[in-house]
Amino acid sequence: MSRASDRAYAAIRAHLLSGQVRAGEQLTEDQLAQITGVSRTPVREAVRRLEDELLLVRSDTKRLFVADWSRDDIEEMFTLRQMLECHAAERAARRMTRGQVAEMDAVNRELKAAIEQPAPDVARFLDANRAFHDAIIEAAASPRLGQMLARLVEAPVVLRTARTYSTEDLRQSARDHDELIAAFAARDPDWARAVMGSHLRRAFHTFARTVGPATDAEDA
Amino acid sequence: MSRASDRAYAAIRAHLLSGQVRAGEQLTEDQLAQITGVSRTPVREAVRRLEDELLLVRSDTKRLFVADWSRDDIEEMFTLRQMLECHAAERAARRMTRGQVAEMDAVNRELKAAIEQPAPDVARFLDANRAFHDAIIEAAASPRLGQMLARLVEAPVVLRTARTYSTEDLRQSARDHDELIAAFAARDPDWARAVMGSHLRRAFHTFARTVGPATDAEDA
DNA sequence: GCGCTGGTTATTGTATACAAAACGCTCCCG
DNA sequence: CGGGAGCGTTTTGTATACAATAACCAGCGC
Repeated sequence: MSRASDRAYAAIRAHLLSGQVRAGEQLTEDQLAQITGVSRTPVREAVRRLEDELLLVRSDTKRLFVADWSRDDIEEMFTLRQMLECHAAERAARRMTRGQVAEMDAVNRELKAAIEQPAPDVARFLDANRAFHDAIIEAAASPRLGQMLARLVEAPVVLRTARTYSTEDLRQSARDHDELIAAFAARDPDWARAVMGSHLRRAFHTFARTVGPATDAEDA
Repeated sequence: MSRASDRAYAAIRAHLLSGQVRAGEQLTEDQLAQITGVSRTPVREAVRRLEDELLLVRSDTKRLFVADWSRDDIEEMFTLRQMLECHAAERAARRMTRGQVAEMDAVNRELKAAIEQPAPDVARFLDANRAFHDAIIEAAASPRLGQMLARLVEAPVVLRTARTYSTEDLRQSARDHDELIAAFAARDPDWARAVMGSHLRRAFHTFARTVGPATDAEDA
């Protein structure tokens, strides 16, 4: 990819994740150009990507702000993600080779290793977790599905960095992954879909605990 | 929206739909700038949007080409659209007001009027059809869902313009819409989902007839 | 005091010139 | 005759200057 716009993308993203900016705060392209050290042209390119991932939003008059998700927004994203990633798990179960299954097992061992330490290494866990889910999407062999999921998964990452995880939450994730691997090895699409569904729905509720209750009666 | 980049977007899109360009053909930003009458900067903005909608693609070395979909690509898009739009129909059924239902009925009457003529007015039909589906997405009140669907729906439009529709196909669509309206009026999410599912799946098969058989055994 | 109106500043949008990278061609060597 | 290196051309990427538009603020009329 292009040099400057990628650096700008990474730098702005890091800036957003660093917590130095508040949700809803206005940003200007000039500011970001200074921060990233490139001109406004590649910044605008990077900003477009970040808008796409919903990390930034524009007002009706094109002014730029840090995205601010409501509880309902987050639920919406989890729901969509669940729908798409269950589909991905189903397709993956039909297509995954033995080699791919073995690789996923290796990734999950790394994930467990990140947990089972005096203090679980959350960053390392999240990396392995992402690799695990990426492998499923890869095996699902549906480029547009992957593209859509990438967008949905990206956004909540910002919020996650602030969150504290209990060791038990992490262990439950690892167990879910083990069961997914078993479903893939058995080539059982229904099983894979079901496990993925509960895995993600639980993740939402774990997540929601830190955000607060729903604003209103909500449907699936 | 911005002036020049929007004009560029519309002009390029029209150019693609006009059939003057072959799938797989290379385009350059300069060409498009000449065609659209604006400079490369807004053209690049427009091209990004069209890439997003999968009407244009870039090679690994950033050269720009007219997208060329395989039969499997199209099936993938229809499958994803079905998944998302069934979900939208379900949500819409829970939320839609009487006024919105009445409006959808009006849209569908317009759609029928476009069909019941000596020669059905396909362009008018497609406009009404789009308005109908947009209304459902609107009623579903899920911005990200709408965003994702917009992208999926956009791409096949190119192919559709070339297609010939039988009057019976069009009438069946109108009947499906009537049943969807009934499901919304009854506030029955399951009914709405089911009708939408068959509506879109049939649309795929109608569509696929003109493209040819599947390349391989394929799953849902 | 309130709201409008004019002008001033801040911010985004566009054009253009230049830099970097990729392509294709030719020519040379085996 | 085939293949690869070098070089000119094409194409994309970036910087910068300028234009257009939106926000802000002050001052005026009511």
